[in-house]
Amino acid sequence: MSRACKVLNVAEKPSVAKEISKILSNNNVRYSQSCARYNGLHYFAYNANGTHYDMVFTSVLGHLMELEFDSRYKKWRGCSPAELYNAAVSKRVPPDKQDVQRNLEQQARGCQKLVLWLDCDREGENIAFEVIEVCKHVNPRLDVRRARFSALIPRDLHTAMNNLILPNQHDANAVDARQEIDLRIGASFTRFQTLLLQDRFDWSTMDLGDVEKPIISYGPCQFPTLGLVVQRAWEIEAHVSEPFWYIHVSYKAPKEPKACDFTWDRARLFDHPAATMLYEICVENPRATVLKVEGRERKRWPPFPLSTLEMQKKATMYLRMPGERIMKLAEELYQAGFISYPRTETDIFAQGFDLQAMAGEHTQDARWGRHAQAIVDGSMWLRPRGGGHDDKAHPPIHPTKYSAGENDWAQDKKRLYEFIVRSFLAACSKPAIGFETTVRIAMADEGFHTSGLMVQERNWLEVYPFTGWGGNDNLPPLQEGQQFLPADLLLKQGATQPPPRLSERDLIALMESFGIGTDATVADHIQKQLDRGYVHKDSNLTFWPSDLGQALVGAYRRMDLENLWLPDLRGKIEQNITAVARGARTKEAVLQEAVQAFHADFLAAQQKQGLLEAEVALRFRRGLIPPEFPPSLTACVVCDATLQALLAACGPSSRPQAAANGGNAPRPPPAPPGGGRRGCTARGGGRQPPPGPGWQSRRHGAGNVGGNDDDSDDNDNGWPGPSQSTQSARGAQARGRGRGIAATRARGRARGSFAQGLGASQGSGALPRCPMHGLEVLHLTSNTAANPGRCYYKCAHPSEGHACLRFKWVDEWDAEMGNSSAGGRHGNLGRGGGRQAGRGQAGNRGCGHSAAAGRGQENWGAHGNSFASATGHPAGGGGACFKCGVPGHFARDCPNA
DNA sequence: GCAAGGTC
Repeated sequence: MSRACKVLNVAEKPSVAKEISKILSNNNVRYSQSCARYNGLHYFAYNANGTHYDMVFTSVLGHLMELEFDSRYKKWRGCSPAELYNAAVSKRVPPDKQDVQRNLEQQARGCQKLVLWLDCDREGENIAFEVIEVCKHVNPRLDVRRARFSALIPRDLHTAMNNLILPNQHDANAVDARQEIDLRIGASFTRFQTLLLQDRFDWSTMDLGDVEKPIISYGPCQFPTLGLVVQRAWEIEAHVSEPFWYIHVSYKAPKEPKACDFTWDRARLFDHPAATMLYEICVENPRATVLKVEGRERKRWPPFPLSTLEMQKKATMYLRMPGERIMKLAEELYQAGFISYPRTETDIFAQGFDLQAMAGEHTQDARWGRHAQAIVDGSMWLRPRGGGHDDKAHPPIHPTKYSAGENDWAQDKKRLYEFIVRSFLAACSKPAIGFETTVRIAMADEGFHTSGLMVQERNWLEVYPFTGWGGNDNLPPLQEGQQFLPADLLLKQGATQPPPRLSERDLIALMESFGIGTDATVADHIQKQLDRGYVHKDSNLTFWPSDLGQALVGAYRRMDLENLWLPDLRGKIEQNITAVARGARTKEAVLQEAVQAFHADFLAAQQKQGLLEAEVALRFRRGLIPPEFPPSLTACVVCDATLQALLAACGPSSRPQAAANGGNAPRPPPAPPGGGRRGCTARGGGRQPPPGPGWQSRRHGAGNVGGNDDDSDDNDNGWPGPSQSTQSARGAQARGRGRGIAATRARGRARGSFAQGLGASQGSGALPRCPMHGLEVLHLTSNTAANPGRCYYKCAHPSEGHACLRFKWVDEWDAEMGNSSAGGRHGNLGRGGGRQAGRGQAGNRGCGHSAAAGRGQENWGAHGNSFASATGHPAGGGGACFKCGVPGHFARDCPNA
């Protein structure tokens, strides 16, 4: 007699191991604990294809391994974030999963065969290979097989066991690629953003809870999600309401209490004279004739069985709970055995489910028992329709045990359980039936209509109080050919509305349509937006992006790196991954292509980091408040003089730096290269023109958006990079003279400057006044190599507890000082500097959309109601500011308000 | 301290 074959079976989670064991063994299982806390062992015997198997069934907890960088790349400051695109990565079992690993190893040693019962999707296939790696490590001779099943029902499971196959390497590879892409771009951009911004701003003004220094994370699901919220907000802000007119007719039958309203067949007209004319014709001939009375039976079908996302979308709306809380409560209900597995894409019940028996568990309930009984006895029963989705691993969410509400359940938990039960019972019910009547009338050749609905059988609606059928039940009895005079005949005015603010239901639906996240993670991604302070939720439970959220999206827009946040980012990654899963492309090829592309985007973003700082600074009205002058910031904006020279030259209006700065005098700068720094005479006197390759060249760099892209040493990013030297900037300016745009720009700036503006605004050697407090500026410095384009100034106002110490962009300062030359940040993009020029022009301060403008996409459209209409992508252009009516900036940045 | 995906 041959010995039985010992088989190790592994499922993705303990509940599935238990369920499959129960079914395969015909309820003849022995259970014991293992060294893994949640992953017990189920023992039973099984016969397949004439072989006797000793089965031990255990489980893992989702992924066993995590992808991580090699240790030298783990420290945030230990390497440049850009290195993370080439850094070595490896898969390891994290500490909290090592007991799961040990359990597998112990069982694998004594078995001849390994059967993988992981969920039949890509992630499941990948987890299968993780399990194989661990088991084969201790038992290389293991015979490895995969069980493929469609549902946890006896027929499918026995078939799977008798038809074992090999695991699918393509699917597993696709997941490996996704993991690596996600890790490299997530970690690199998160470190980049966080290290750049974390210490530069006063985050106390933001609603970040107890967090003093935020983590400004980036993720290929996080940013597209943020993008959806920002897009909607910007569409709403850009909406320009348009008036329209419509004819309102109502009729009141003699003994009816309420009048019945008719809708104009033309709905509405945007042309007032035309609407008035038609209205006047009606007024002259107000007798209406009933043209047609039509009646027909209507059915309203019950909802499909609940998938995870449907549960979230509906429950967040009907119960007004965040998706994240819904998932947490559903998980608790599942673990306590009251509902089925809550993470499922399936919205159709497999044939093997005895749904009427499940309904039978609920007949005792005072609230829905009678309806459940009607399903059991067949008078209400109709097999649920399916929505066409099946993840082949889990049934739709349904109650598995009756409860009237346990004592320790919070109110929300009771409401969610009730929702799940009612949804299930509704899905198993007959459709509602009604009779709809439509009446069409004519008045002076204008058509109007109305309809009424009589609900005849409520059926599923009886057990599902979350929605009604609506309709109009006060339709008067009208006959064809009948004539009447209207109770009301009015010309009414309306106005177009912006799109609604984004609700959680809408956001989940949008994420689903763009393939952002999975059923199990969508709620987490939304929660992360809130936790990171990118998005806020208002009292109506709708989302609005924070200043930070808008700045992040705005910055990548201005960098021309829109693919980093547009909603289809995730979908594009998924597309490529799917090619790997199909076997059409290799993992290596897709990985290399993706990593290269994102690496290029990363380098571009790094080069244009000034735009990111600028967007955040502009959104934070208080500006940057550094604890002290950075040691590297040592030169005057005007003349590059050292601070010492500056202080000496500024004469009576200056104060000792140490006194004004809490005693932290900055270090003197290193000796200027080639004697490049000049004395402070120009600014000290304020009368001489500022000859300034020093400043001009910097300004050139600042105004370089969209030009000179063939200059390898010139940043094409609108801001000179930190490493840009005076020398190279000078070179750029010299080259610029020979060209159209660049030369024009250079000349334009030469007409006026930051320095001139200061001089002009004061007309003397004194420093200008602080634009915030009107007080004398004690100190002013900017445009150093380390902080290009920036300007720090102080006045005596004790607003910050000592002295007002503020940060501004040089051209922002220029504009506030009335310096007409300030075109620095936007270069040749039509940005008017100064107060006069700035008004009425596209792209004034804070317009933040120079990238689009620079590509000649300033066609905002007549009404600009949609960003999409202007530039072809949803947030690609802009509309007119709704405060001042001038296009090119958002109302919140309105310079004219 | 970072992603997203499993799951408890």
